[in-house]
Amino acid sequence: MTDEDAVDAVVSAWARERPDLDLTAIGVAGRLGRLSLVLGPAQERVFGKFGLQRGEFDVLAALRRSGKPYTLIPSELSATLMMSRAGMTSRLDRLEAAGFVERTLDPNDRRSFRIRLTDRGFEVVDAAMTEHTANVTELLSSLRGKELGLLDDVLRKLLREYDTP
Amino acid sequence: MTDEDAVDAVVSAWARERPDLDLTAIGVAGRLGRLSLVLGPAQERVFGKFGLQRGEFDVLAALRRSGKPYTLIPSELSATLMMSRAGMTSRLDRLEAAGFVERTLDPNDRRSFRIRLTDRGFEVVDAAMTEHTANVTELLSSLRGKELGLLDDVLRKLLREYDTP
DNA sequence: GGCTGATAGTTCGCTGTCAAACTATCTGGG
DNA sequence: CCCAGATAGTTTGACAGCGAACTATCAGCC
Repeated sequence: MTDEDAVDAVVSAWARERPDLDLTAIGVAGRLGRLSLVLGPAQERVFGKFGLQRGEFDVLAALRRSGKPYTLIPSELSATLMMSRAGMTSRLDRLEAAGFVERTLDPNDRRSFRIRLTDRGFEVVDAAMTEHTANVTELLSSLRGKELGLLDDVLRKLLREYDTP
Repeated sequence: MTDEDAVDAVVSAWARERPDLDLTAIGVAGRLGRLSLVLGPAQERVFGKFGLQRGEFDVLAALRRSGKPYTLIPSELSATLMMSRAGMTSRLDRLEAAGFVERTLDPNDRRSFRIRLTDRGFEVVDAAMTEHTANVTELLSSLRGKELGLLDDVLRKLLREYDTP
C-alpha cells in the first residue's frame, strides 16, 4: 500500500467530508486535469528550444501536415485548433514577424488571406516535430505497448461524444 | 470504418508527410490535450453558475475538503494546486473580496497568513461541488463501468512518474 | 441589381497567470 | 547573539487568450 497518489488523497478527503457524493468520476477527472497540467509544460520545454510556444507550434504543424503548398486560411486554423479568431490573428502576427509564415491575398475571397509556411518555418517546424515526437514518446514510455493502445481506445471513445455530436 | 476522428486525421496527415516518425504516442497525447480542451470549458460552465471560475473553485474546494477548521496557508494552496504564488495572491484577493475566504494572521509565523473558508464560502463550495460531481459523472458517462476503472488505472500509472519522482 | 444577413479578419478592453524584483520574517551556524 | 541565507507573501510588468464591437466583403433572395 501507501500507493496513494495526490489525487487519491483528494478523493478520500472528499469522501470523508462529503460521504453523500459519488466520487468515482471525480478521481478520473482529477487525474486527467493533473496530467495535462504536468504534460503541458513538459511539452512546452521542447517548443521553447525552437523559439516557439505551444500554440505557435500548433499553427505551423497544421500548415506543415496539410502538405504542399503548406497553405491554409485563418478561419480553418482557428477552427481546427479550437481557439478564437482574435487569438489566431495575434498568433499569426507573431509568426509572421518571426518569418515563419506569410500572409498573401486570397484571390477568390477578398475578406480572407492565405497563410503559407515559409522555408524557414518549414525547417523549424520539422525539427521541432521530430523532437516533440521523441519527447512525447518518452513522456508516455511508462505505459507498455498494450496499455498505450488501451488508453488510446478509451480516450477515442470519450472524445467521440464531443467531437462529432 | 469512417470511424476516423479529428486526431486520427492529424496523425494520418503526419504519417503521410513524415513517414520517418513513430507517431504512436502523438495520437495519445493529442487525444489527451483535446480532451482537456473540451472538458475544461464543460466544467467551467458549472462553476460559473456559482460566480466562480475554475481556479477559484479549486481554492475553496481545497479548504473545504481539508475539514475543520477549513483553514490553510497560501503556500500550501499554491503548492497543491500547482500554481505560482503570485497567482495565488490575486486569487485570494478575489475570493476575499467576494466574501468566500478570510485572511487572518498566523500567530506562529508573521510572514504568513491563515486562509479560512467563511460560512458563505462553505455554502457556495458545497453547492458547487455537488453539481460539479454530477456534471463530471455525466461527462464521463459514455464509459461503461469497467472502462472507467481501466482509464483510472492507466492514468494513475502515468501520473506516478511525475507526482512522486 | 440591390438590399439583408452571414462571414472573414482585426481591433479593443479585460483578465488570469507567470517570472522577477522586493519586503518582511524566520532559522541555523559561528 | 547576530548575520547569512532561506522562506512567505506581495508588487510589478509583460503576455496570451477571450468576447464584443467594428470594417469589409460575400451570397442569396425577391
